[in-house]
Amino acid sequence: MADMKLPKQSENYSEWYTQVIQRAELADYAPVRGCMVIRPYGWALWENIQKDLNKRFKATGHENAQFPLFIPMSFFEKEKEHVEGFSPELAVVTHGGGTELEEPLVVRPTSETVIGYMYSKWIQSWRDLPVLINQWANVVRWEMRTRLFLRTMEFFWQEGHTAHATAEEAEEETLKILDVYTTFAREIAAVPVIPGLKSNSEKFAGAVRSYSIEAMMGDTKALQAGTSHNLGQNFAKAFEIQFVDQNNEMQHCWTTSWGLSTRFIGAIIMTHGDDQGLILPPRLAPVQIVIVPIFKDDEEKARVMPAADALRDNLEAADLRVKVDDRDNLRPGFKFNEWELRGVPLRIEIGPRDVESGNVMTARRDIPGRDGKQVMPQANAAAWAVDLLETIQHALYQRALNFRDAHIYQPTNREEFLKALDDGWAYAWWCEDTACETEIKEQTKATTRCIPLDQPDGETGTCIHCGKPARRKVYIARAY
RNA sequence: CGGGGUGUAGCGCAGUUGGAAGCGCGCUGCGUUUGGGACGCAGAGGUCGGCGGUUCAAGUCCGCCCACCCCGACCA
Repeated sequence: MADMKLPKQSENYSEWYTQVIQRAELADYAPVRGCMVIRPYGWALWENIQKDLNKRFKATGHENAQFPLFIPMSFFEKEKEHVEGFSPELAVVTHGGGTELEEPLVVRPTSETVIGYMYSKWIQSWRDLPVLINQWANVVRWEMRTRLFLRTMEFFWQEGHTAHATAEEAEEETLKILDVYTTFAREIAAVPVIPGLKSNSEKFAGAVRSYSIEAMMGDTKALQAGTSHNLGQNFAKAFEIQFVDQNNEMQHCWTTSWGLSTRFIGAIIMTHGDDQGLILPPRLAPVQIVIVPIFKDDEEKARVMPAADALRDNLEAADLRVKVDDRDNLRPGFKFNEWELRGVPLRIEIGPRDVESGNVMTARRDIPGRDGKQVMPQANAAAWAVDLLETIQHALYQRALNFRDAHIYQPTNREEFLKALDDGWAYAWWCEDTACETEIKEQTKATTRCIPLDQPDGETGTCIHCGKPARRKVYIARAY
């Protein structure tokens, strides 16, 4: 790197974002436009996300399976809104084995259609329901403009697909998953999110209702960080997913789908990062603690390294993810900066002085400089390290929450509304009319993010944009 | 797809009027260093994005193409 320093967030946020990802070795650009390579450090982060979500999906009765990458083109024509929504961004395979295919194959942009087809074969009776399946997969959408993690042509995600006997059950499932995402975001990723309902124009192509969790990034733009859709009977009718109920009557299933993608990594980066680089939440960080040994000659090295290794063993025994940076061609100062760039939540420095005293120096990533440093005893290292990581985890959430709430406004007139959109989000009454929403977007470049599940009790108001009566409040913001 | 920008060593860039391809960082080796981004010495590394044209001579001038980045329209 020619320039050691990262661009400042306040000067060029998107440049900061692009550079921090590459320098921290989360990801790199691939030779194909709009595609990225997720490097080992980035993939390790994704694996930690997977691990936690998988646990939650299984705890709520879901099983993993794998459906094919290729989907017959004709499948997409069966659901009207779905084809309209997705056809502009389909990647289509027309040739295989040197000859033109009879029917083109779509590289899956999402799997409702194939899974619907399979469900129609598997489901006969009410006794077969519910079907609760998730798959971890890559999908492809031909995007015009791409950005690392946030929007790439190929991305990784999990997509859950469920089938139920009643509308109520399907809605319950949709909200249950929304709650899983909310809890995961808040507690594991330390990303404050607002769960809510998508407007009609923002909902998934083919859904009856879409819900999302919305997060505020460091530049105050909104990011949809996960979605959960109630598909009603739309796909069941298109793919004839039917069952015989307890009265021996044929019924269409009620289905749902829900997904959270590698985009979430973008949310983590932009929620917690600072001018020094990434800050990863301890519960997801691939490396939670980096130990930097300090020595100036072989004699000191011989005393320090065993202490550093012993400390690592100690911490690892407590299930902490620890790395000893034993590279001897780099000075400590360089390593400090590098691990800060890579977002490791806690650093431990151990040198000859510490070996003597039985202490170590610790440095919190979330509190830069001297203020975040603290001397700790080598004894009971695991206990205080676990503690300190938890403290950092909560501090990150609290800081992000404070930032977000400081940038949410409740405008009551047009002037306040426009001001709010320039410095964050507007939380305001809205008439829920699509034409009104389009106008807002044309005039302000902001869109409705979600109608939060939590609404003021029994109140009503007038639409912030058009003044018509409004039943519910909505978040409006510029978004990624 | 529209607007803007950039393609020269791994990265960041300079390259004048057309006349011997350079600088910084990184990389390799050796030595000295090491508690907040070390230093010295010696090295390696190039299809100047591609194709064509003008010219005695092209990184430089002309034409076409390609790629990537940024900003807009579409999207997880």
